[in-house]
Amino acid sequence: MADLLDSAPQTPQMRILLAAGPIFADKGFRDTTIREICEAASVNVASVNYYFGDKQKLYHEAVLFARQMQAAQSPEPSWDESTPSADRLRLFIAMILKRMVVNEQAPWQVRLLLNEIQNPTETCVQLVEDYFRPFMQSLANLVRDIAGDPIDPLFANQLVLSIVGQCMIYRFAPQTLTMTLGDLFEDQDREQQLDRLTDLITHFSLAGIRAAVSKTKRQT
Amino acid sequence: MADLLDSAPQTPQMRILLAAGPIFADKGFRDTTIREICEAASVNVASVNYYFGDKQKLYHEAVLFARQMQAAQSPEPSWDESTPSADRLRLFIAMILKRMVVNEQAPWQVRLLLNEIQNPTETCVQLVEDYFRPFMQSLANLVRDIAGDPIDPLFANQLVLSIVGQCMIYRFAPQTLTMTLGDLFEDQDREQQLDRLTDLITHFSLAGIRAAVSKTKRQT
DNA sequence: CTTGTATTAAAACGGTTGTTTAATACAGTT
DNA sequence: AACTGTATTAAACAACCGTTTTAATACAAG
Repeated sequence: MADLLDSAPQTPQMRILLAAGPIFADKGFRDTTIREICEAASVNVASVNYYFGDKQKLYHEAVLFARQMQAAQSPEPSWDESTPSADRLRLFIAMILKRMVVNEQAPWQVRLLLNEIQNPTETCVQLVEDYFRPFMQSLANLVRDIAGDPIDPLFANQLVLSIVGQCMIYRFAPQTLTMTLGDLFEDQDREQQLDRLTDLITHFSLAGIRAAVSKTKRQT
Repeated sequence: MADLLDSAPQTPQMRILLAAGPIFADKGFRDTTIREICEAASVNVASVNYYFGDKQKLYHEAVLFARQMQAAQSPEPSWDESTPSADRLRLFIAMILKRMVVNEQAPWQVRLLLNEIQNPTETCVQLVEDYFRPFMQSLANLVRDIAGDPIDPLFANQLVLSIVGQCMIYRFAPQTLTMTLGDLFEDQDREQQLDRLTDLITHFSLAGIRAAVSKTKRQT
């Protein structure tokens, strides 16, 4: 799928784009030099400005390209009408964790996107509209489904954040996390480890949602 | 307490330190220029190298200084023997949320520390040993207490991360979060909003821990 | 008043950055 | 074969960075 792109990076523009992505992901926008990218892409220093205008526009294109590749590689989960809410939640959590690839070096596409949302540029508004907002929406609907009774939008969003937070914490400060707790998931195969963590967060969240909902219902 | 420091920033070193903190917190290490700091501190450009050696050492001192101020301003929660585990958990969560100051611009000390743990330098090992590791330890003990039965260390750490993650998600990508969901906590006073969120995460976590523990017990 | 030392100030240095220029190579068209 | 527009290159540019140098100044000790 993306192999087509990898096997045919003939045009200088594509070579630059493919070289820029990982470097931007590793070092951020400011610490990345055009010369570095051009060397990796085997093109002249002037090529970036020739094809992309300036460094900022190249970064913009690289982020959008990363999003495009990531969307193609791990699509949103799908289910039929009969799938229970609990199973749908598990599919969601599995997808988030899989995209973030716990403890292993995440692919540059993911790292670049995380970098962008933590230091947002103008590029981020496009990501929010095409990606994050719909994602949060469907998760909120799922939470509403699990909660049963109709709940306050703010409340639903907070529950969604509680779920997402449990996943994202593993990518919040990966190096510091490893420094603090050592290598989580060091032995055994990652596949099974990820499965267990998915189970943990799913059950944790299901119980959490129900407890929080019944608690607030009792208060009102 | 820290007012003593604020009211007496006479020495150039302290003026530089107090000027550097917020700037480093706002723009990160690389995007901050020595000239900028010196202008804010009303000292000559050469002063940073004269008093601190180089830019990196100044950054190091600024981070440690921020940690020192933050520790003095919001100390760890304390309780007596009779405090139930659930209440202790609530105190912990309240402290984390208070330190992160949901949705409001966090103080520069917090932003600088978050910046350091997300882009760790050598300074971070000191923060981990003096701060994060003990913090995670006591939270793990608390989780063990709530779980009742003895549990696997890895499992305990994952439960701790599920709790912490629910809090940190609000600081993971604050601007993008606001772009996606709008201003959470826009009306009403923040004090009460923080209280409600603390309650939510506490009940969510308590139920989550118990559900996850009983689930894994059932599996073994 | 002189000496010695610590501080401040201005200026410059060497290096790197993003970007531009100008020359060259080359394909396609007439 | 001459022309035209695009692609590619080497070189240079101007700006800014962290750091150093050098000199002027302040000031306490003798």
